[in-house]
Amino acid sequence: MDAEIVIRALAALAQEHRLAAYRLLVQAGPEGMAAGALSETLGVPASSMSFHLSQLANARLVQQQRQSRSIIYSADFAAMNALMAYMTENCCGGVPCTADTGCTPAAASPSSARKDVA
Amino acid sequence: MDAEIVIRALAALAQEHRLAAYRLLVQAGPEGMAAGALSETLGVPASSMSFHLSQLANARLVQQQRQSRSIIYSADFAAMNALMAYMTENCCGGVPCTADTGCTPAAASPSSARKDVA
DNA sequence: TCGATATTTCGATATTTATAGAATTATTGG
DNA sequence: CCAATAATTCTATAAATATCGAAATATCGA
Repeated sequence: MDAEIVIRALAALAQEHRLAAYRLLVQAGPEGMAAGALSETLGVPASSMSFHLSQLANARLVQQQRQSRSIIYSADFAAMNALMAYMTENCCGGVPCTADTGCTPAAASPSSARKDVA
Repeated sequence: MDAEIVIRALAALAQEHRLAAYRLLVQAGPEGMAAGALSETLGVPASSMSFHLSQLANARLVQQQRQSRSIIYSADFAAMNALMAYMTENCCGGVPCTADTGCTPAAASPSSARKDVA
């Protein structure tokens, strides 16, 4: 994964409606959701939703697949995992990440509070 | 972590220079790097770098701390972990995530062996 | 206090992005 | 083929963001 696609993915997620849509798709799992269902659930006009979905697709975060008249979108989990890996790559310069540094990807629970770092 | 701060964090990372700066800070570990060092390493004017660093700080992705004339920035790993957790929350609607669905958050661990994580 | 260093704030400009109605394209059922 | 449905592309406008030089703000050493 190169910087360019990573930036596109992050930019795609950095928007209220797209983040919400992406999360709905994550929760929907492999079955995905139709564009219209997303549009209606989120209260976003169809043309706007389409614009947002194309950003997500362009960033490879979601896949699309026609099913009759609908177009079903689904989250690409591999892309998300690659994104996370990219951002924490070579964490702490190779020094083993201890709980002390806090640099333990995915080890910390979301709310672990760590205040002062030397 | 609420949607608002998540979007700010994603937007902060969705920019060439800021993503590069953040990655340098991740690699630098708890010791961090001075604003000037980041500016010079990335070939970005000081005023621009300052603008970008304030975006990262505003999103709580980095911390800053004055050390004599320099201001040392360092990555906040807890914030990054929270970010990832938010995006994969309630993945597949609670159905156990198998390798088949690909929906296994944090399956890729950058540099350290993962002990058993719940 | 003065001069040098490190960084941030200001200001003006250029670029990118979001929005949503209208028109267009694709698919299905009768 | 036609009407209905589902989605996308087009178009215009509004809003947010990036850029970087110049000026301002801290801090230090002599």
